[in-house]
Amino acid sequence: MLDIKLLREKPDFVRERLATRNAGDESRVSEVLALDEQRRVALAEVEQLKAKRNAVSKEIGALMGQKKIAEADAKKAETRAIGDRITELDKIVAEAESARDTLLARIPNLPHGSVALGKDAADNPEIRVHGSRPDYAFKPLTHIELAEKLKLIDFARGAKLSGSGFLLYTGWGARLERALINFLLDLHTAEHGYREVAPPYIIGEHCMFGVGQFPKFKDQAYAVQEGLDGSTLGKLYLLPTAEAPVANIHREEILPGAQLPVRYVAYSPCFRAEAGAAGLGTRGMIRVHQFDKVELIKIVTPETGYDELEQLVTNAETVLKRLGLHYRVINLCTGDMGFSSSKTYDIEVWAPGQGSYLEVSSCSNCEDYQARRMNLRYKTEAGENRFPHILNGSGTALARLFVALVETHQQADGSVLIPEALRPYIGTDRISA
RNA sequence: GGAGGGGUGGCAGAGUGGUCUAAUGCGGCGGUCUUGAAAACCGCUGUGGGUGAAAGCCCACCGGGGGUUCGAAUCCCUCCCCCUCCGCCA
Repeated sequence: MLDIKLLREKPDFVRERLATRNAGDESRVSEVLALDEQRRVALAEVEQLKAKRNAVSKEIGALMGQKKIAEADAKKAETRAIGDRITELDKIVAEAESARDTLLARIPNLPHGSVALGKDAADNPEIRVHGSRPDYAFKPLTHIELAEKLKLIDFARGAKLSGSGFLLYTGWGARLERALINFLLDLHTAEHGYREVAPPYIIGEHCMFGVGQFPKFKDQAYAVQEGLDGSTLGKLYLLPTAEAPVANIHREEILPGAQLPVRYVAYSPCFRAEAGAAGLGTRGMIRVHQFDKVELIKIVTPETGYDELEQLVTNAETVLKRLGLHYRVINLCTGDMGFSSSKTYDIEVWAPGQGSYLEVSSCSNCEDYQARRMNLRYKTEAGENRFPHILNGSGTALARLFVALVETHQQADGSVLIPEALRPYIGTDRISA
């Protein structure tokens, strides 16, 4: 949520920044300000009336105490009209405020000044590249072929259980998935200073609102209800990312400034309806309804927000380096950025069998946009309450990491060599048929 | 699923229609005293909003929302959450 005060004070700046997203949201600024003005006009009047009513009520109390009933009754009659007007104005204020906030909740965050201007993914600048595309003396297989030959994933039976877009990991495949999760959690807790948390996988609507998933992307979530009781529908959702519960851990709190920075790492499965998404229904692991992810979340002071973002990306990159994978880091341009983000780096890992890069991590600084939505603040040394910056990043997403790993480390004989760092976790140096 | 109890400031805890401007205690901050500290004493100590250059003034908030009333922490309705016991259950 943007700061209403920023809209009042610098509407042109807000319009200019929103316009860089190419989504047309800048036209909403005037609507929001009109409602805000309506609210304040009515509020000024109603508060004045309330002050008067409070004074008169106190007088009535005093008169009652002195048994001057007739005088008290006269005052009561006089005040009744004020009460009616207050009821009216209260309603106007509440409606204007609700309309204003509904609009405001649908306006995305402002891109940071350092973000490249651009229209879509084609305009995303490449920041750096690690390694290079490996050469193979043979034609590299796709992860689908490898997964079937090595019996890592049973695509047909996964679909039999839950439909297209759901995976059944089997044997070494299941073991590899579990090894990756443990490797990532250990890496980020032991070497990068994150605190491990394990959140609920079913979360309240307010968590989804807090991180900016709702109201705009409601159609992308799986809603759950209790049994067949439709009245419970709309309260709880399957998490689309651990960001949703973990970023909300401290919602509606005022953290002592000394407690920052807070750094959390969490493993969770992620559930996405992917309604209308390209690539859905394509065989394989690239786009599925359920995948595992290890997520990194930071709550930090605004002064350190962007340094922390750089560190966060580095932390995610370490995963790929340790696994011997070639990747590149790109910076999402203004037109390609997510709703809540001010600045986002994506990490794309090379998948030889696909012959393309796969997005395995998205690291964002949402500045105070989410903190404001969830009313999370921290107290400065001066005793002032401020909204912290909230950052999130995948560290990393698994199904695609799995793809890159098996495709990259496949051997001429059809086996997959396990990178050194992962061997203690999986308990083998090679997966063969 | 059934029965019962509860939700008040950082914490504990009073308050059941009118100086509640929420008692009191603890904790915290500042001060007096002291060589220093403790004790004692004094003062301050929540959140958001409106207005204003500022100081200030005003409004709202006792789990959320709504209602009754001139006036609600207090009465009524409704929802949420927590606790205890019973049943079922990994």
